Amino acid sequence: MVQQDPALALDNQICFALYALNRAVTARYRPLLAELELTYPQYLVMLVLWEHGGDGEPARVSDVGARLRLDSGTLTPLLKRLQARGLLTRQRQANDERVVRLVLTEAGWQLRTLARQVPGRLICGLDVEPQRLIALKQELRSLLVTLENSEPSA
Amino acid sequence: MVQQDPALALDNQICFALYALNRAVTARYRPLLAELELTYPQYLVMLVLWEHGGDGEPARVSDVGARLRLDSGTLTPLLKRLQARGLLTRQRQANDERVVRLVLTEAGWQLRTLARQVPGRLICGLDVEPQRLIALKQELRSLLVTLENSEPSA
DNA sequence: TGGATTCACATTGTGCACAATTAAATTGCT
DNA sequence: AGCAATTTAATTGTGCACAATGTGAATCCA
Repeated sequence: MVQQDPALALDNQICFALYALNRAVTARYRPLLAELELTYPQYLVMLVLWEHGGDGEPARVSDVGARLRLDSGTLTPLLKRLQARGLLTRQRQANDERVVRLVLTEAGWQLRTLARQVPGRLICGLDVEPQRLIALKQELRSLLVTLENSEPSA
Repeated sequence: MVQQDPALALDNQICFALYALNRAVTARYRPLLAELELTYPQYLVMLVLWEHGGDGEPARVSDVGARLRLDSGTLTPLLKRLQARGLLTRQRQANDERVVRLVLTEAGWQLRTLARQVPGRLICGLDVEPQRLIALKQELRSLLVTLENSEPSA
């Protein structure tokens, strides 16, 4: 039981802290999102589509993928499930049959009203200084940028 | 494209920063762990088993689960894959047939030698102040504790 | 002691993630 | 014009996560 190598101690791995907290936070979202009948990744996709708006050109699958860092292998079936629920339509672009445009339906937009309550309710149940969360978010985002802009060397 | 509700803006969600960074970090580990023919969750399980040591009683499935916050639905197939690779054995405890004890094989222990290089190589390729990572890790761990000790209220 | 409860793990089913491949359409180049 | 290269999604296959349920074993306890 004596750990001989601090470098391999689980509690010393940042990656594990990140992994465990991410799952714990997702678990917090789950009951809230269940009221919207959304999974957590589905919720993120809806955030992107709501943010993209209904005025300009509809978002493409690759737009959503670029925003969330997810590929079509993940998004295609997820989007089909959202479509099956009537939250959006997937239509091939006329002048370029390769691209699929994602258009929110009325139901998709209406879900936004319910979703508005989610962030607040989550923070409430958390009982943590908002400042602390904002600082953490900034740090996480900063590290993400660093990681994405550097080669995955050695 | 104009975001009308800051509360729903993707970039304001801590959860997304956490989710995206976690996947980016896991992606960094992937090529390193591929040399050991381990996935990231498999690597975490091996860390637990190495840490548990070979002197006392072998770890139970539930011990690993408690440490990693994973249930048997995730661990059972994962452990069977590690067993199929010859890294460990799974044996029912004689005096309590409910319990499965996990014993590392010689190959399982030898893999530890290779694994020792992983954390260092990852940090190296990261090019971030170690202090910053340690501080972040502490913050993540602290929040995990807070989350686990509070009710998942509304 | 016997019956209900709890415990430890396994199984089943759904939904991500991601690598690798495929396929169709567009663009670039000469 | 015509062919290669690129772009955009979809498909296939593997491996987590996790809810729900099942199964057998141990425990509680009236």
